[in-house]
Amino acid sequence: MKTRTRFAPSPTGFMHIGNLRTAIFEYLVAKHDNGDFLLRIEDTDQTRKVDGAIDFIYDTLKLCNIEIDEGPNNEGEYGPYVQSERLDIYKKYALELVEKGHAYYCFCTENELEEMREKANLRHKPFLYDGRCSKLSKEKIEENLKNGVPYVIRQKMPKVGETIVEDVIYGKIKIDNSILDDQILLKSDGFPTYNFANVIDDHLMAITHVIRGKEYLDQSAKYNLLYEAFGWEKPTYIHVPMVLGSDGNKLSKRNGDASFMDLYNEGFLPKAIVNYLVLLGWSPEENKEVFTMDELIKAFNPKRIGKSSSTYDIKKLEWFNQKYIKELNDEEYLAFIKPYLTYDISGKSNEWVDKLLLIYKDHLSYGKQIDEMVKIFFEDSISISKENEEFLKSDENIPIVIKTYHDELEKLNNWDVDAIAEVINIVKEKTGVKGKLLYMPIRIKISGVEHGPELPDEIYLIGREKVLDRLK
RNA sequence: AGCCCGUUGGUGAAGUGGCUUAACACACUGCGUUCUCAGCGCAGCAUUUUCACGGGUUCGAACCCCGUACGGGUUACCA
Repeated sequence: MKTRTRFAPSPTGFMHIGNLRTAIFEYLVAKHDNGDFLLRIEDTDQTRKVDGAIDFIYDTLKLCNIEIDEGPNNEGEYGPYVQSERLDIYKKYALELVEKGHAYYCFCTENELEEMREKANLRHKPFLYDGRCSKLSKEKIEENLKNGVPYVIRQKMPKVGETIVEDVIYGKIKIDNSILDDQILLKSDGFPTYNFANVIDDHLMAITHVIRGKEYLDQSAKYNLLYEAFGWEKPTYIHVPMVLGSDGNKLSKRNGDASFMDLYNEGFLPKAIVNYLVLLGWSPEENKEVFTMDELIKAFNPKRIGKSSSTYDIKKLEWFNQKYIKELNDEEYLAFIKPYLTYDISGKSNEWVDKLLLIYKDHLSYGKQIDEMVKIFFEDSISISKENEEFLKSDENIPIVIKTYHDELEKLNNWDVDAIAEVINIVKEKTGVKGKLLYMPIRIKISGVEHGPELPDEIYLIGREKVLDRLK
């Protein structure tokens, strides 16, 4: 049987880092076996629907180099791939279950349910629907249906025994049937619940490996019962541990850096994000951590996914990102970084801008950092801190160094980095000053601060006129 | 409250009974890089035999068993 996995997000317009990691795992499992990876949109909760969300998901996955074999925008033979377009299918199967005695109509109102819930609460017991509607007579059901009384369809759970969920990562999980709620399969608005639609679609779409967050592990008992009721073969379950925020809590949408798009907009390369995420909860056999997508496909073995949740650490992501930025060639790098430069460059030559940006290629953790780094090249006036002023007065050689450098630089005909560097050497010879006392005074005089790129580069970029002026 | 799962340094983790005096990477710290540096190089970093804690099994345990604690998940006409 051909391996088929699916990514089944709700169309909310956000892609959580945890969701994306699950998608990556799903993709890798499929591609490792030369299988299919599909996208299915779970929009059974109409209140959460967001326009354009499907395209957003396509865009995100495309950026990550994850190809969708079948989905709403490229349908295969198992469509439709949007759950709200499959309502009649769910209804048909729900009724089949009713017929078989594994499900029943329930006419209970919100108020009735609320009452039951409160009672359960008082006794500190989890709420379980008491199944009263399963005892309704055929006639009563007919009558209610005829009168248009709103209904849901509930799954009839066994009251005794246990159901076993077999998971690739967590092994065999035993769930006592007595704690299983007669969960709703079909809502009164005619939409299926996630729990139902999922099972139906996974089966109908010939999904072989169901990969999802660990929060669904317990629930899989209910799904198994559904598969059994239909007489369908169960998929292979791979429940993956959760990703927590750096505070140890569940990632939330509020936390900006937990969303893929936010990271992307900050200037993180999708390759770096994918590489980082895949190592969150999974480790390869060989001792290696930088992977291309092709290498991941080859190396990925879901059995090596861990059981415990992991904490998202942006520092390591930054390290990966820096590594990937360095690997870009100059052209790619410039195309990547230019949008993050917000200073006005209209008066500057392309060559100047490129040179400036290139200096920082090996130093950036993410794109947005560029502005802060190039600040000194865009500010007209410089201010020298008190400490630095004092430093300039701390040695009698310093004024001589500055004066000599100024005069030598003035004599220079060609303004290029090598020549500027050579001038520093001349000053060293003439004054006999070297090291910190040579470089630092010049650096502070021309930029105001003690940090920056290599001095010749810095001098070159600031420009002849300004440098000479500041050295006076 | 019931049920399920987890617990190896600040983080990702390797390790599944002797090869572990617990890899590797990030972070951090120090040193070097004839100036700075978020870059590069090197070193240090679980040290009350230590893998949450306490017992047990075993000649031998991070690895097996039991209990405790802590963390997370779940118990919706949300997914």
